[in-house]
Amino acid sequence: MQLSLYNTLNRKVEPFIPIEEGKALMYCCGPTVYNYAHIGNLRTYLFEDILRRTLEYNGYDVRHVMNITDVGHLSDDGDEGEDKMVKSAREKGKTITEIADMYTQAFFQDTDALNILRPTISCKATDHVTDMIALIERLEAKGHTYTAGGNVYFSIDTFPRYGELARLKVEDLQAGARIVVDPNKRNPMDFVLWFTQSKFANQAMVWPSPWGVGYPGWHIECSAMSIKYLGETFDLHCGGIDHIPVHHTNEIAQSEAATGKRWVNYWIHGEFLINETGKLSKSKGEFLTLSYLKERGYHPLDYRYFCLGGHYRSQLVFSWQALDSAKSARERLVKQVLALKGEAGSPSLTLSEGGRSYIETFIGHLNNDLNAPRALATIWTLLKDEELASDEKLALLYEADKILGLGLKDVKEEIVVIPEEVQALVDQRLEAKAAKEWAKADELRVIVEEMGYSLKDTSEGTIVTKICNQNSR
RNA sequence: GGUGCCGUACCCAAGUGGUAAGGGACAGGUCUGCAAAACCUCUAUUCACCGGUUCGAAUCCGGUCGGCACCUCCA
Repeated sequence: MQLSLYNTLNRKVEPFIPIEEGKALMYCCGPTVYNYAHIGNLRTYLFEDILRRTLEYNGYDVRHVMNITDVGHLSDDGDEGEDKMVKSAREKGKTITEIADMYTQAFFQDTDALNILRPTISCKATDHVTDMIALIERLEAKGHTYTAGGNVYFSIDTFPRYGELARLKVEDLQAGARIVVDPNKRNPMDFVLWFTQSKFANQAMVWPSPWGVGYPGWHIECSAMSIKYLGETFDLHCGGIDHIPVHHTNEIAQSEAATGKRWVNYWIHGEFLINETGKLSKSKGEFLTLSYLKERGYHPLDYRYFCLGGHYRSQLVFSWQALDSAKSARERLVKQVLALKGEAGSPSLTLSEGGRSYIETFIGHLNNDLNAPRALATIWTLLKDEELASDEKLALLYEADKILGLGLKDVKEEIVVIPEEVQALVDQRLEAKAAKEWAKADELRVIVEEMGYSLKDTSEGTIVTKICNQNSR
């Protein structure tokens, strides 16, 4: 079945047709490494991972490039702000490089834990300043730039299609409604390609350039690096929905103005994770990181499962209750896999007609603009199908998990080391049970539970498991 | 002021013209000394509200109310 994706450029679901048959060239906007990623940021990488895995499942050789932004963004205080990297370094008493390395590492720790496949190429902005300068020079040579107040600006009036992606009507925008307009700009929508006039003192990260010592503007890195690694026209560009009006709009302007070619064929944007009060933010309310979720007793894949339950183009409402549901569902799924493994031993090597139809339905949903919730529902339906043998169910789950990425192939029974004193109590309880001293047996159960272990009496004997952290509010 | 999205059961959430997926929770049942687990069953005559188009609407059109995001670094 043909893979179709919603293309922001045309605002509709379109069949995916790559530039080169069998290949998919994909660029994803990566993190600014000045702080930990919050779970909303991670939702976007999760959706991109589903996209990548779906492309690969469809047989495409995916070249997946992601930038690591370690320079050049202002903090949220508008023009009075400070470079986020510099600020973070100052606050933590570290060098900028240390900060970048630390948060880059933390980022990949999170994405690894979520089973997000690493990009084919991840590239740091600071390693590509010469590429950015070269691109600005191309723009300059074609007359798309001007210098004012020491900075190099992109002139949007030289690019008639400006704002096409976001469907901006330039004349209707209230420039400066929320920030002070830079008086050097000819058009309020113009943006800086290269700064030499630092807006903040002691700018630590500067490079020599034809326009003077300075640092690159906020958008140029993505254009420079994507063109370098994917070419002047490539297939897919992904990111959060917030990037449409400014970041991606500006990227398109500078890239296409420089090359004179169509830059990206498919723009794929993920919606936000929100909570009951609206958008998640790094500055207000709880700063929800994956580590925090882990502290509260959730497995990283509980969060992956949670995100799979909503469509990537819809806002998803985060709540602890919703995450609890995902946790219960994922744990049940894991138990089912374990049970199937026990029954079947190994997955079936061939599929019946019925089995094949499930996998077709499954991939059909994903190929229809990544409908992961439907795909997931197919899994549950399949598990309930009495016509299917265990080994076939297992094979189907493994197959589906190539895209779902829930690590189903790797699940194992948890081996719990039981402390001697707990084991002694368990043994005492068994004796009590044998003697039908139920009151005593129940009393011992309570004691053991208070020590953090739960007991299950089965036909095979008593099973002792460690009680996980309680995580309801 | 501009742009876009959304309102589906107790909660999360699919479905965008053919008669309401899935998960969680709850309840009942089987099993069990009890409990837990597992499994089974049940939960929306109805999709914010009003009107229209249609043989047929949660889905399309118009209006009303409510919520959210973006236009500023942001996933």
